[in-house]
Amino acid sequence: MRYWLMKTEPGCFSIDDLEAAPDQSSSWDGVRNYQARNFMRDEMSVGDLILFYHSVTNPGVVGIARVARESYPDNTAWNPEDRHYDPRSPAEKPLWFMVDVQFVEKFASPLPLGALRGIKGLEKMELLKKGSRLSVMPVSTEEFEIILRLAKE
DNA sequence: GCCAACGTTGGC
DNA sequence: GCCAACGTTGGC
Repeated sequence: MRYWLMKTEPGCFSIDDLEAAPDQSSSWDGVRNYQARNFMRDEMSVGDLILFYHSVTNPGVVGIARVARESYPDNTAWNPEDRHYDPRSPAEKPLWFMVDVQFVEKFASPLPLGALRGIKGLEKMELLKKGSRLSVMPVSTEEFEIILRLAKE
């Protein structure tokens, strides 16, 4: 089992939205970055745990989710009305993929991005690198445990 | 709202 | 293959 971090803008899809969704689960659609796609398509397994991260507005880790379904084609690419429409990704030869995620827990209080900086053991986190824009990224077991511990303090 | 950093596109 | 231009991300 592996650990991940997934970013979302809360104005677009928040952890509350996930908790309120049917079965508390949702597809993670709209990813249009090859590196992020590859992580979802090739490396995520059902049961992997995800740090749920809100960007832009009060950036920070706000809870935990779990991979509920392995990757399958992102059908938002097929809908011309959708803002993630991409004619280069037809159903017969999809370019973009998504996984389903399920709500696990929402932290009692969010763990702000700023609180992660300077923490021993998190120095190498992709999230904390200057200019990092990756929206789906792997997290080491140690990093996951440190963050979980900080969130429970 | 600003702007630095990034990924992608397309002309050459 | 190079690289300038562009659109987007995301912290502040």
